[in-house]
Amino acid sequence: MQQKVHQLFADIIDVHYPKSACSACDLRDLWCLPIGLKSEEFHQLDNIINRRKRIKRGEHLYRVGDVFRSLYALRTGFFKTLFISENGQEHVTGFHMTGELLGLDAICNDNHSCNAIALEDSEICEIPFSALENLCREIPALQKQFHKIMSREISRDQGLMVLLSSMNADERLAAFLLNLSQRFGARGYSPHQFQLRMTRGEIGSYLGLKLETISRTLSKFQEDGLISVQNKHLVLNDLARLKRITERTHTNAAPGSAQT
Amino acid sequence: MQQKVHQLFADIIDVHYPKSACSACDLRDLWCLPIGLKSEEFHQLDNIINRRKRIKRGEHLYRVGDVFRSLYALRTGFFKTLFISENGQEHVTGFHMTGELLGLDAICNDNHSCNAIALEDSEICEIPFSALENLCREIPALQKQFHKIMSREISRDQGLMVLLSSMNADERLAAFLLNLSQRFGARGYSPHQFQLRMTRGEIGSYLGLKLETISRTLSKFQEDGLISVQNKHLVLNDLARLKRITERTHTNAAPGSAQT
DNA sequence: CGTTGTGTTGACGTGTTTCAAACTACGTGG
DNA sequence: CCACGTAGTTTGAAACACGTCAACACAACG
Repeated sequence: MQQKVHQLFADIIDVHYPKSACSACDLRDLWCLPIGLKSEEFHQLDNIINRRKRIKRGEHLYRVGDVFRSLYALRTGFFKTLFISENGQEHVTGFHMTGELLGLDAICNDNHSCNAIALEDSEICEIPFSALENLCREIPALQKQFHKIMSREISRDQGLMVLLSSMNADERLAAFLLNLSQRFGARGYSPHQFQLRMTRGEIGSYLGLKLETISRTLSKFQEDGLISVQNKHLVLNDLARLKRITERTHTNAAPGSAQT
Repeated sequence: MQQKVHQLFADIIDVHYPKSACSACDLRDLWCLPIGLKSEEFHQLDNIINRRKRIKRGEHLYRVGDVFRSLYALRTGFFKTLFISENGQEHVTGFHMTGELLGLDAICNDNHSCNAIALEDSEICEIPFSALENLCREIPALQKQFHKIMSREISRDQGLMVLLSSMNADERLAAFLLNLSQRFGARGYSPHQFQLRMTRGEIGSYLGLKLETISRTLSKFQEDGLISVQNKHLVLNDLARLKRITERTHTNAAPGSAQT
């Protein structure tokens, strides 16, 4: 939830990508793999990565059951990942943006257990996993970074578990909007306004709420002057007050053993 | 949710532990690290592991903010892990039993972000993480296994996210009981009856329900003849019917894009 | 310019929480 | 070993937050 993402680079988006090698990739200070590598090591990483595959809006990057061979680094664009349960219902498990790594949940199975679908035209780098493992054995900094990325995914999911098991609709949506804001901010976009790439239904599926509840809560936030919504365009007028909503006290927690 | 755990070893529990080296550890076929190592490699792993630390019931293995140096393999016993939110409320994020690895969420932070508390007298093996990373660079099978364990943790958490965002109280509790049953079964205990190590409140915190709801739902299951509860002792009379409960159709899913 | 997907809003229903009271198991110390 | 206090559990009645169903509005797209 409170990912320590560097807020330092306000210009990574609108530049042109001169080359697409990792060593030239503007994302390397984000949570992408190459963080902290020496230039020599960059080139080793470059060599294993298949660069710049394009995925159009609505297309799948992978599907449930696909053989797992590669991780995917999201270069530009926006993805959702989702499970499909026996009865055919979709459950959105995440929204993913520039610099994030997709496919980590498939390593344990040798095939993918969720679908990844582009919510806007996107570009990804394919990282063959066995080659990455080989390289991790040669480059300790890469190994360390990869472990941190996996661990961070675990932390992120656990944060969402806490949200889902203890927050009401207002709190969930406020936390969701703040999370988007913070991630856009970290990528050089404005944290105060942005386009929602997903539908109300997808937000609801992700937050464990119905789409009507999302719509109503957005309307309420707007009436309260917290935000302004028009279709998918969102303006956050008061980040501090949104934050305060997420911190409201509830009682859906385990009692006992409240040692300090 | 549907972890492919080997059901093959019905005798791992009641034997004595002659030595406690990894190579002699009865857990090595479970999801503990050494799966698939050669005997020579076992000894390398043995050398870095500090064996058989005892944690009494109610004691912490680690706390929020503790510096992260080691992972912990649970040798015998039972743990819960929990977050504490700003307002001091506890949120149980997991229950952990024999053969599982604790502390994976701390790798990304260099300190622990949750508390791990023993729910019964337990024994753990401490695995210094930097030594493990070094060894992973030397032993590909160990590296592969470690990556699978981390990925499996991600899958597990995502399964719980789906549960929390789309299931009602009956379904959550049925899924929870089946999960316990399956994990006890995989460890050579009976999948049909066992002791609950945790309180109703802790189950509720984990499942996003109040303790009263857990109590009521257990009572209802008992009236229906599905289970028998007496305090913490639980008998599952009809696993198939429990399973069917978890598969009931709901509508808390994203609409649209239902391509096959 | 209609069609389809998406969003909004209202009225109503219901599953879960809240609050409260009583009961049971458990551990400690006398 | 019993008495006591504490922690945990059960059950009921009432309140409420969110879901359900339905009607309509709007936008995007071919």
